[in-house]
Amino acid sequence: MTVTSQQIADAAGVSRATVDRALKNRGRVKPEVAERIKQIAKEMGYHPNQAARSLALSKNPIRVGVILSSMQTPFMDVVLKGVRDAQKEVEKRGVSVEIHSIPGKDVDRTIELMDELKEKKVGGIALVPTDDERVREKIDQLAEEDGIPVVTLNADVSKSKRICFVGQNNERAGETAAGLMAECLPSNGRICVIGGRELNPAISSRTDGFINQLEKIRPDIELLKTFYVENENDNEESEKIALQMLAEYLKLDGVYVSSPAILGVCKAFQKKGVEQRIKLISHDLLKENLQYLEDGTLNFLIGQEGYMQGYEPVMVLYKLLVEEIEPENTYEYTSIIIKNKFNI
Amino acid sequence: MTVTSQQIADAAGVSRATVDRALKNRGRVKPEVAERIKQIAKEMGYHPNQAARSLALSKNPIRVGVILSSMQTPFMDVVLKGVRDAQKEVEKRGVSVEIHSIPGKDVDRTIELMDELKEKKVGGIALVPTDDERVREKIDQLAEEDGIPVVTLNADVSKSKRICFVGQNNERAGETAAGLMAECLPSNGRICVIGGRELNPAISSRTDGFINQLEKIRPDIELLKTFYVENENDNEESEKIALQMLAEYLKLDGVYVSSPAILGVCKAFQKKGVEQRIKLISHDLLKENLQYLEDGTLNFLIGQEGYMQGYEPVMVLYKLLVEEIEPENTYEYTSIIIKNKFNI
DNA sequence: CTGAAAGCGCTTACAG
DNA sequence: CTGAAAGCGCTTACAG
Repeated sequence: MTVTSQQIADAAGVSRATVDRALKNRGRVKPEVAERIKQIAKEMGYHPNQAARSLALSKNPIRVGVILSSMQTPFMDVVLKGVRDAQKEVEKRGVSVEIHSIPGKDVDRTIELMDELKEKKVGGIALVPTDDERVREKIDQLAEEDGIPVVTLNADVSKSKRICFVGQNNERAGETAAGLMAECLPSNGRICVIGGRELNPAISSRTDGFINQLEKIRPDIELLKTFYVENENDNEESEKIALQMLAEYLKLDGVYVSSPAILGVCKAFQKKGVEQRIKLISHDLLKENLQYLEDGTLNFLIGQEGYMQGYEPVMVLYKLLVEEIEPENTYEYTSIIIKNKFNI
Repeated sequence: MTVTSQQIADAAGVSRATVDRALKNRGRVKPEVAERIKQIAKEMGYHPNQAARSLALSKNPIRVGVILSSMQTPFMDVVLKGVRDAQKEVEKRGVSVEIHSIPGKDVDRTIELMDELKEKKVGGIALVPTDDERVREKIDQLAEEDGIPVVTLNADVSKSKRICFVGQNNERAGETAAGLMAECLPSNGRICVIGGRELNPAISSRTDGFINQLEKIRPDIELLKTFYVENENDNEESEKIALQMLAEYLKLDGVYVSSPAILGVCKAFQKKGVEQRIKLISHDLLKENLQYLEDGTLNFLIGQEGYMQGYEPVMVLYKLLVEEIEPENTYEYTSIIIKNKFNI
């Protein structure tokens, strides 16, 4: 039999209300009594029944706000799916989730939505942020003045007071790609890299992680050129760049694509019939990408668990707000998934 | 606002008790009325509040039994951790979990424990089974006569009426290893395989998957020999075998170890100083194994999510017994995780 | 076949 | 500083 708050109350010779106040440090209990109650609870191994707690809490329902940006990219669809599933999960327990999405990045709109959610008295916010000074300030303001915890997901806001970040360690993901490339290439192999815009922090972390690590573990390999794109999600552009690359460098052994526009590169490889000869490694386990893994054009894909990036932040807030369990780490890195054609 | 059973009752002009009976098909409701109630519930989008349900159910607490065999192997410790965490999770919601462990495989003891749990009126059982006719019969008997659902984990019982299996697709895991080996090896490379006992079904599935797939995708590669061991968990034996192998085959390019005794092989590689030259791929993300991945002796490790194999079955039973949600698939294969030294 | 009522373990105004 | 009591949404004997 698991122990209840009534049992604690009986043992301490007080009422359940007092036990609750003592255990939750809500004040209005004589300090000695509070101490004794805590002691007894500990000894008896008391863990509040979450079902009962949820039910009681549902009188003043807790709400959680989610703000997703860069919508309408295939990757964000996966994140959204994770958010939706978490929403179902917590709504069964009486917590409601309100989802807002912003097409592209938009600092003004982000801040506007954060203010709206604050007015609506949400208990916490999960957010795909832009790494911007004003967003940082707003997060800190919510955290400090309004006591509204913010979880960043997919991208982080450096030095902000967000309670935790859920997403990939991009540099590490690039290093993982380097480790795979290192196993694939013959000695003195030659490679190229196709990156994103030079300024995109997530993608350039991948690129840097890849280049630096490969240099370290396989100094014999020659990096011929790193290409940058204008629009990271434009597969027509990436195809053009890849075709140009293949024309220019005839003796390529491997290509690493850190940009999301991998589909264009795959098409270029197939057009030129080099998919068997040149090792190709990239990111994101999207359906169309997986087809190229299946058919052998891509040798490896690295996944970042987009689903978890949506699911976890909502659950982190649920645990914090309902079960009063703080997240264990301020960084919750999602696993770096390696896929070849057999473990899809 | 989420809709409650009272709202359904009001809309249908009946009491909550009747709504409950109708929705749960418990009978004792006039069929027409039941039909109408279901209709209304659907229209209004009714989803029972799980917190309230759990709380009400806690009057007659649901209990779940877990039977783990092959205990005292490092892998099973990970599984046990998963079970324990799931136990904490569901006990917070009023379901108790009773864990039994069997050292090694022991059909008699397994069946004895299953009977004990049945006497104790558990709501469901999660089980690491031996693939044995008598275990199969007992599972079927529990399922059919006693209405006690059984989830198999880690190993399956072929053709039994277990409600679902949580574990790895071993053949697929072997194929994944083959895919990795294929990327690593030069043309006309030479390899050996170190397997388990010839009769162990899980390990020979891995071995077969590896050998067959490698033959298919890299017919140029020569498989010199497959070694079998007496005791799969004995690292001294595997070290001896590996040393013998290295003495016999001087021009090896790769070794695949499907047996759990990978540590002995790593030691042999280091003794002979071949860890840089010969690609080595094996299974299971145990702490000691990961050290050899870190230091480069192992090129890849393939994980089978032991933690999930413990966690999921308990949750599957919780969902089934409390939330009345059937598992979606009868096979819940855990992900085949590929690790190199950078995504540990 | 149907409903009124008690109870699950917590939280939270409210009264003192 | 403390307690009695209502209420969260469900399930389940029990009475009819």
